[in-house]
Amino acid sequence: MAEQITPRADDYGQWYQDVIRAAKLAETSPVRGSMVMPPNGYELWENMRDGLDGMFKATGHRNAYFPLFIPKSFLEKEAEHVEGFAKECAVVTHYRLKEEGGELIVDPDAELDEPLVVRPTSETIIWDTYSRWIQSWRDLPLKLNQWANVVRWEMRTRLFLRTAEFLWQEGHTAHATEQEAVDETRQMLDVYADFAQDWMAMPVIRGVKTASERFPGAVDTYCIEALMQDGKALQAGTSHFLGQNFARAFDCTFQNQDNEPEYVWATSWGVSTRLIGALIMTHGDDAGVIMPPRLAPVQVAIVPITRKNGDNEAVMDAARQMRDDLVADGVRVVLDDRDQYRPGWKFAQYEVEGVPVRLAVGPRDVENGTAEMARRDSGDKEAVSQREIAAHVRRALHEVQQGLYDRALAFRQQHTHTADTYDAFKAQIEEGGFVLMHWDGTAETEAQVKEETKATIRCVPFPGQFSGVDTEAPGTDPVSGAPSAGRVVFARAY
RNA sequence: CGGGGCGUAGCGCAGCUCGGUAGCGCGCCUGCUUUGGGAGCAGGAGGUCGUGGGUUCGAAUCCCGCCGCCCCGACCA
Repeated sequence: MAEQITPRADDYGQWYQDVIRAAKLAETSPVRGSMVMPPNGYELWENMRDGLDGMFKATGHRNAYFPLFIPKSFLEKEAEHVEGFAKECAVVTHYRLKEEGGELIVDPDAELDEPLVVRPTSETIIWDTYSRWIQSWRDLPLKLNQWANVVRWEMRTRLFLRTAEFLWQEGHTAHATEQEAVDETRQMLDVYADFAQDWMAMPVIRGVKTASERFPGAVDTYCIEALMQDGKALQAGTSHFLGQNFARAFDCTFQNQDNEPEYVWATSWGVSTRLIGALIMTHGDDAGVIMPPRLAPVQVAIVPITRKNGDNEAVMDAARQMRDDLVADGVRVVLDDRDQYRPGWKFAQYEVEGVPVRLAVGPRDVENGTAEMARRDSGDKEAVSQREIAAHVRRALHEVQQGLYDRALAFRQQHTHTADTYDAFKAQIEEGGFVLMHWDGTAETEAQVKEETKATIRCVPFPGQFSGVDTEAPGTDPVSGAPSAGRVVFARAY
């Protein structure tokens, strides 16, 4: 029997888990909060990684690798950074096990002189390194990225959205001037926003975090925020302007052109496997996940329909010819010739896994020189010519990519509202979605709203992102009655 | 850390109240018939019932301890 997927309307959280399991994107593992990623999930991540990596390189970054283990003392050097991460660090204190009474125990004689922290993020080890690499203004800018795993011992975990170990990239750059570092921070935020929109087909809001939501150790944290189908917001990527905080903590200076020592200006930015969770909750439906074609591990599945007494060779020949044509055209395609599953089973399974375009070819099609092409997003089917299959598939993939984006954008627009009174705000927050409301800029008001409504300020948005709403226009904070410089984006968030 | 739930075959579960030597569905293996939307029949393999102790002639079942996982909150990407 089929994998059961709970309808979204019944229980969105359960739907999310069901979809991940049924589409074989991830599984829980024996260790709390850590996940196994089967090929369906990992290939999706690989495609995200490749897309982003190309964009990083196009903006002048190079990849490097820094160690998993960080001396505990490094984490003590930046006060806010310690404060932010100390509570969720995995720590290695020993380097050997031994057998005692038939079981393995930690050898008490093998204690490390200094405990090692499993990186929750790599600012400290990287800035320790940078302090040795950077001597002169000629060494700047230094723009590196690393693809890595990090560990944060979270209290409560959720597949992809918050796992104890996750895969991510972290960019770390060093600059001679404040302006250059700020420009870098903003540029990388734009890279993330472009990636979300052009690759993931996921519209995002760009903005800056309030002080209370800022990255530990950052001067400013910029972010992209997406809206999930259940009306909750998800922080999908962050780009931090770190000022000279880490340079000071790790004594990283350079000599400027006037032969004077100066502290280096820094940025860091990252996105993680959380993006997979964002993708699932942006596009999925009650039948399963829907992969945006640009990222889909399998873009096209070809299902041959054979018959006991039919001319199966002709069907298979047609299927193989289409596969070859599509491969030649650079399409990621599988020809599913497994005979232990019937066509209906395969149709259902590819829908669960979110393959954007499906082709079916049977005896009738062979006669007509056609194939049945079905779109995952709309369910639309049409008969297309086998001979021009590559062109038809290209068009369909493009339409699915665009269709997913349009649908997600329309959803976000329908679930974005303004509120001018606190009561209206509370009602709107209960409905879900983004709520644009004036804010007096104080942490007190922000905390009060969070306490009373569970909504947080997702960001202070950049101008011009909401049609018909000028978020820059001054007004009055309806919560405190104090003057406000503009509207900010509130939502309940993951 | 608070609240709730659950550990029995690969997966999902029943059996436990009322102790008597373990069962169902899916999956898996073999064969035959099937194949244009999650096939049918027949046969078959597979389990120290999370773990340690206790009660008992006898424990998946009763009692005590421990471990783990999931969900909801607080905290966080």
